Amino acid sequence: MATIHDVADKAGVSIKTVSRVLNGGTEVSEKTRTRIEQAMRALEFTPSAAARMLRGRPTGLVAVIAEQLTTTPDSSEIIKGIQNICEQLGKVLLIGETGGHAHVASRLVADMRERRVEAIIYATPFHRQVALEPLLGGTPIVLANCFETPGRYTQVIPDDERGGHAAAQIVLQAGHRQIAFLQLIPGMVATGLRLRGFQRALREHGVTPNPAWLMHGAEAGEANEFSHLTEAVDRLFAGEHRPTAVLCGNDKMAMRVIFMLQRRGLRVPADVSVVGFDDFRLISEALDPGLTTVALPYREIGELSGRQVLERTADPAATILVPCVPVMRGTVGAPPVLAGKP
Amino acid sequence: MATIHDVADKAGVSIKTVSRVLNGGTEVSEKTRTRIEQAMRALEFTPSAAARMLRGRPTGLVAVIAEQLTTTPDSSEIIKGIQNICEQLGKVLLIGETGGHAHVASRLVADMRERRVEAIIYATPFHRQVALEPLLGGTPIVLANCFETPGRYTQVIPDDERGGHAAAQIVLQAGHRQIAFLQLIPGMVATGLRLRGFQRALREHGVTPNPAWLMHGAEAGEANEFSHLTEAVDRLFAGEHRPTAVLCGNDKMAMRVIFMLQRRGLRVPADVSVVGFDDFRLISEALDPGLTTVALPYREIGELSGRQVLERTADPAATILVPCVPVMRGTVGAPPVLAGKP
DNA sequence: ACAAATAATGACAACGTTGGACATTTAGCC
DNA sequence: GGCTAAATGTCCAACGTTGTCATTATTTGT
Repeated sequence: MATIHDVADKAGVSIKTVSRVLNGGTEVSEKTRTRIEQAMRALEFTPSAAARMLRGRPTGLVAVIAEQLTTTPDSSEIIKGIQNICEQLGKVLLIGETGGHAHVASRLVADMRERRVEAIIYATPFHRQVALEPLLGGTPIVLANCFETPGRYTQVIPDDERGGHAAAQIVLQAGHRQIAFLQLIPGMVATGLRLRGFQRALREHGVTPNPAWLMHGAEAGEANEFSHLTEAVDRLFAGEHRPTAVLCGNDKMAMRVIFMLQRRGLRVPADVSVVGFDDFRLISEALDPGLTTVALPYREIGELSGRQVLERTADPAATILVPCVPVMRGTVGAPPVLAGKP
Repeated sequence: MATIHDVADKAGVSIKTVSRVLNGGTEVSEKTRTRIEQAMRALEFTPSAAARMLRGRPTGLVAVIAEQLTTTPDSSEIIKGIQNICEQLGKVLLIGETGGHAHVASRLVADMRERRVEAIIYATPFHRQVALEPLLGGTPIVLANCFETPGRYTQVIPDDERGGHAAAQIVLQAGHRQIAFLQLIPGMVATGLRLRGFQRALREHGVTPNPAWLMHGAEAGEANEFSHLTEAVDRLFAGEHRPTAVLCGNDKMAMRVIFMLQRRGLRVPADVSVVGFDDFRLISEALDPGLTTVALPYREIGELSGRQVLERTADPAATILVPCVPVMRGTVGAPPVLAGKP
């Protein structure tokens, strides 16, 4: 690999002059500059980032340490958001995947620090608490889509409470009072927060939630992922007293629920309104009518994380809540006139 | 940032010994080693990758230059595949996104070469031809999901011809003879190849394709993306002579088609069989019955690209076709007994 | 034409690490 | 106490680049 010395030799100048062409570019005569540039092309010279780094230049590197590089759009969208910011600021992304193993995470962090990245963003595929063993060293860190003990790191997470509130709000404002909520699996951070938001919205509208209509889904990928859901819908629509709106923990569940309803001869949204969560376009836009849902702001989480860690504007231990915005499509309508009320 | 000198001072040894601990690790007594390791921790010492690189060590860096970091699983899956291999081989991924601009691509390539990446993988979100301006320099390059003029680069692409063949084969073997093919938009590489495979399969079974049943879809995201499809299905099922099986250019189209069929009172697969393409799990597994489809092997494309470029086993200008494998779920059945035959 | 001022270029150390070729110290053993 | 082997130290060079300062070439003013 050609070095600055080779170029200098070839162009018949000193290495310093080549260096000047490479950098400031000032104070070099037109004549020698072109001669040097020719030599560089001829030798396919590419300056060594390592040598520059050694001289103390910033590396222009940003690390993303993801727990999973998943198929579902979440992590990918976070990374896309980070990439957008990096592109703007001329940084390059370094990616590592932990697979959820703490020791892989520390190995990766160590590696990234050796490479002198300017910032590290730790991203999880879903909103959850993490316990990062104190990651030694001064590299700025931001948590994306996850959080630690408050006050330790800057963290950017979705506002699931308001997301739950928004989902409920959509159907409440359409006039629904008989509202079922097929939640995500118990124990997830999002599950609890959204439930709180849901309950708050109902309270604000003077509606008492029916505890029998608060159900939980099963883990994605589990054998009973869908059978569980089938049972839930069966129970929901078995008796006389039925909900007129069903809120779902994610778009996949919503899609599945819509199928089940249609199979029972119920029309969406004429007979039952359905709301998803996530806004996975692949689903929400492809359904007919399009799925009304609440968007999880993964892209924004990525962008904000990038901004936070690179521009270092705010409090270095702030928790930033990114709003989950409702996306109105076609699966919510007014409740059927004669239904629901006992 | 602490250097090896600081550590040596703190531990009361020479830098050479510290270096020995850092590398070979041999020939250092247990006592001094622990003393040095303590000092390193105390000082939060992290060796400078730059200095090591400068000494000629390989960087352990692999570049992925993607045209788009998309929401749909394709690019993400390719990257995931590459990451898997990198993980295995102890490499770290550097990611750049061109947005489809040639000048951004060359800027990125230059940047990656400055950083002395060991390999570059150029990935596109769909199977297509690319025209890379001769990317100077000896860094090994592999094209993932795209191809150049043959003989220039190693390239790893899906075998869309056999994918089309496989899709047709699924319904042919189930006994169908009246087969419609709702293709992707014209002009795409995949469109032409799959059509060829489709025709080959029909020929092998002695079936003459009905030209009126070979239709094209519209660009994703276009306003008429779905209306176009609606018209196609309308035309397909308007007359007496109807197909008993519909092959679709992707899972999204297939999902949409299934809705339309159900709305017409046609049951899938009892009345009409439907086959998708892509195997986007988010769709294919969430439908009920699950979507029978042909998987686009993005993960494998990523893994093979990584292997190719890092292990350098094969011909450095080979074109590697990755098979598209059929995934049998529930949307294909035997053709209805009294249908189809005129 | 000659000094003075300015523009262009060059010499050399430094960045943090590793490697080589030794010299020196320490510990282990009879 | 002398011998060997293991552990550690010294010193210097090298990797490719840039910053500091010195030097040379060119232009300008008179």
